[in-house]
Amino acid sequence: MSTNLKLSDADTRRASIIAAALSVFAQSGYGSTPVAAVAAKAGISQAYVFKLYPTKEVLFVAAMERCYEIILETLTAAADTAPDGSPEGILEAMGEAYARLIVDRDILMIQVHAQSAADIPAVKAVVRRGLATLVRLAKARSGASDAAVQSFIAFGQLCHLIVTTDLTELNDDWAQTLWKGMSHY
Amino acid sequence: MSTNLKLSDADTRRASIIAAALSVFAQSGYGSTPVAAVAAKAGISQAYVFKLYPTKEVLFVAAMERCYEIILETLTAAADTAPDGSPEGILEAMGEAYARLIVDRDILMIQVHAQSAADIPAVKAVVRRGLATLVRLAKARSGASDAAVQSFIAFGQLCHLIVTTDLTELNDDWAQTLWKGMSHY
DNA sequence: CAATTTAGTGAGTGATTAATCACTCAAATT
DNA sequence: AATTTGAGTGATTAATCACTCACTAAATTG
Repeated sequence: MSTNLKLSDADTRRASIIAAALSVFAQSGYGSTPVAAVAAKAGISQAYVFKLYPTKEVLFVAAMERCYEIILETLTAAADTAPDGSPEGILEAMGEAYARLIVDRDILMIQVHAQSAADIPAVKAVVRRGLATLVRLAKARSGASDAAVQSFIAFGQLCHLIVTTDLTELNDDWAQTLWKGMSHY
Repeated sequence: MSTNLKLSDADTRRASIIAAALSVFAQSGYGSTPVAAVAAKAGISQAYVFKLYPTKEVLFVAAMERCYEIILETLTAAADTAPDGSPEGILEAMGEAYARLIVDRDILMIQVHAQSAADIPAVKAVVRRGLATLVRLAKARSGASDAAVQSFIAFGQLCHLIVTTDLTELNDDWAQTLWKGMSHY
């Protein structure tokens, strides 16, 4: 076909493939997104996606890993820049950083879809690992109590529910009940 | 084929189909479970499933609706039989009832998969409706504050995460952090 | 009993999709 | 200049899957 002016090496391609995978899987989940959609988004052939990632499962897991990587980086940075040094203050700063992170939805939706695909052992394993790192980070950097960290995660999950169902569009009282106080999301 | 001794009428069939759908969709989610699997579980032909439920989407939504129906029944009953009449006591009783309900996982997993499939408008609508009824019930029957009800839902979501990743199998400290105090689950 | 309605299926069909293969082309190496 | 290597694709394959249709057996009705 037409001459390709700029060739990327495999590692650059890998990066653009998982960027595409992150966004495409976030939209339709594991079972409902064809690998062809990832290839199209990345602007390369499906065949080459399969050359760099041998199965759809491997590709999805790679996207998940990138997702947790981003979350961890963001929360680590937030913990460092927390104005208030108190445990609750640091946890609060992490929560706000997470809120800002998930405005684009992809990071959030990948987690939702991963939970749904957790019957695949590799997926379950990565969710567990991501969660482990996240909990340990929150605990170590904030010094907050177990109960506070548990609550931190619980409200993160509530946030996922709110976003997937677009509850913020609704003015009903019940929706406000779930939404209230999570204003930064 | 062989003579069928006992024929059920359509409504009975419908009931057994959604019972099968509930269990099969709970295992592999919307995108990854073929309708043939539902038919097999119900012990009837795929063609007849499609006669009673015109599309896979309609079938899934029907299973979701049954799921919320069961949750609502259970929580309503729990609110009635709460020993302590205080708002927190009633909410606690509802939480425990929910915990007992989801030991079989199907009710829980359908919700997780529904959240993942919420880009389908009908699915999103039913999740919203189920959530609305649940929040209103919790509020009306317990009389608890908005914050308490919000927390009730948030910890329900945390519970979903714990179950999908089988965190109870793990003895690690971080897993205990998430798990602690939710002992009835 | 004849006619009609209801429950139910076997055998497809067309579309989609995960994965493979046989290639091409350009750049680096010898 | 000849050879190897690495990036990349078009075409295909084998399987799966949502959905349809022509049909039969049984129950119901008149």
